[in-house]
Amino acid sequence: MDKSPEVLLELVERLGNLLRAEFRRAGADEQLQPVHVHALVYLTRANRYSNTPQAMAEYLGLTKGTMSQSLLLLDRRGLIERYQDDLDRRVVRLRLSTSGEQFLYDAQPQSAWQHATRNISPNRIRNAVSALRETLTTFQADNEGQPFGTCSGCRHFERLSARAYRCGLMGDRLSGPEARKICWLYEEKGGGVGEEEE
Amino acid sequence: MDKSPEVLLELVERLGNLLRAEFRRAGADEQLQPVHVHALVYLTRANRYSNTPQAMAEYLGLTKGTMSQSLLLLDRRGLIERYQDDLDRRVVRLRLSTSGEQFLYDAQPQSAWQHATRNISPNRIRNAVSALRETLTTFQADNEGQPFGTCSGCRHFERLSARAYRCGLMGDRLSGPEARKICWLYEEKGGGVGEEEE
DNA sequence: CAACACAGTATCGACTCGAAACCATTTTTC
DNA sequence: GAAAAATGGTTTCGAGTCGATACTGTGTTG
Repeated sequence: MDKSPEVLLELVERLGNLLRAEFRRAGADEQLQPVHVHALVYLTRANRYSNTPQAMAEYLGLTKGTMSQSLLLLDRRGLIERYQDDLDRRVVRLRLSTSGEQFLYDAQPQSAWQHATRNISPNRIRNAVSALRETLTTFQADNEGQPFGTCSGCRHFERLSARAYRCGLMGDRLSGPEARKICWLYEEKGGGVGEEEE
Repeated sequence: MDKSPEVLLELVERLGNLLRAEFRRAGADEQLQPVHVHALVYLTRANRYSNTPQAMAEYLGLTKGTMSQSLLLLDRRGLIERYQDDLDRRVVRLRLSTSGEQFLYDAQPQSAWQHATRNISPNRIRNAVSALRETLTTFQADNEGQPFGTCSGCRHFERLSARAYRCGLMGDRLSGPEARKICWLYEEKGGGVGEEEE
């Protein structure tokens, strides 16, 4: 008889819509669709392994074809730059251009939201975060989606010294800030629920 | 230095995307877009004042023109029924058709999510709900959007007896179930923060 | 009754989106 | 090491979204 999960669903849905509308508003001046704004925001948060069309498509829940379209548009508008990877020349790397950064700085697509949490105590926010994070993890496990986490909780994360880190999967050293960005190679640490050796 | 609000934003965004993707999946068989599925879901939750194209557009964050298009499509497919209001013949009322109900029953667009909260204690969910609800309220107050709440917290809500309720704004009596649906005439009870007499 | 407000519809153009075909590069297999 | 398969991206197609604008029909107000 407890309806809380339903209500939570409804709230997330609704806030998601509002966020989307906010992105729409933010992009209106530049004739950008919400998804374009989201793509730009993603680029500010993605680490070196995750700044590719593929990872982005995965994150935004689009097909690679669709993603390719949107990136073309963002490139035409000069908001991003695309360049080839040195090692694998099939892969394209993405980065915000100066005007892309400027756009985000001007439009502040996230400020209205930030503002909306001002009356809520940090503690309650942290609790909400933890509940939602858990929901996300479970959801992704159920649907075998890409996890997309930050290094600190990843099983490949290694601490070399006080301030030097390393990704055990790729073998690269990581700076502190980089270790806080989003990575699509992320794998949950610990128990390995449902995984099997072979 | 606390990044929690940012993280909360990111989670809501991401969960919102996944929900959207889930709606897309649910509608794929019937060739429906996510927004169509959302519209159908909305109809199951809207009370008698809120089952109009206008309220729906407001809720989904679309313009009335766009909404009209989507409703046309849903009507063509036989998933909803449109009929004229008796009192004001400008307004169109909407209702799920039998096959619309059947579709929702089969596609279960929300079940994956419901499932994803299974490991979280009811208490933590309730806390998350309350934090998000507050965020939503603040956000809407900032952006003067339609509130969309359920009767129980509305300033127009009157309790006639143990099980009989009444909407003071419209003057109608409401059943218990109806009082738990979504209403776009909702107004926050109490203090009237930021409101001014004139 | 004239002016206006309002709910909803129609039309247009730029864009989204998935599906499928396609290209160019690895990687695998033999 | 060449043929086959896999992989990262792009292109093309068609149905549909979406806001803007103009429009129709109904109610409201002076």
